[in-house]
Amino acid sequence: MPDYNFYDNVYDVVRLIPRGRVTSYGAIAAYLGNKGSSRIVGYAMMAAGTAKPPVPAHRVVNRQGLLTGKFHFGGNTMEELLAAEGIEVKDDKIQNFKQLYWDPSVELSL
DNA sequence: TCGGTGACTTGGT
DNA sequence: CACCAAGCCACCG
Repeated sequence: MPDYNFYDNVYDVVRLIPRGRVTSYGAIAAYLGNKGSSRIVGYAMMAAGTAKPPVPAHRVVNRQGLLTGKFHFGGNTMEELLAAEGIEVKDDKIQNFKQLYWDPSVELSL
């Protein structure tokens, strides 16, 4: 068994997120089998900025569709990236989040 | 081995 | 609707 680091696992899932879609930290944690590790997912995302290949962390938001980690991107970078994918953001919150929501435990389990 | 840390989540006031 | 508190767990030094 490969060195299954939670971080690497998280990165893989995030890279699988289709363009124009978003998911939540908890969903990823749940997909990995560690529902309680939702915080760890966010923590991993912080390091995602230095990870290679780069991880589309801008597609990962909290349960409310709120861009909690936009500040870590450095300003409005996160919002810009989302807008570039056709995702509408207002007040650091994703509109029609319910529609754009992409659940790995559902999409990847097909 | 232990403690600090956090881009979360839920529930209560 | 807004804020506070507690539970949760992997990574790092």
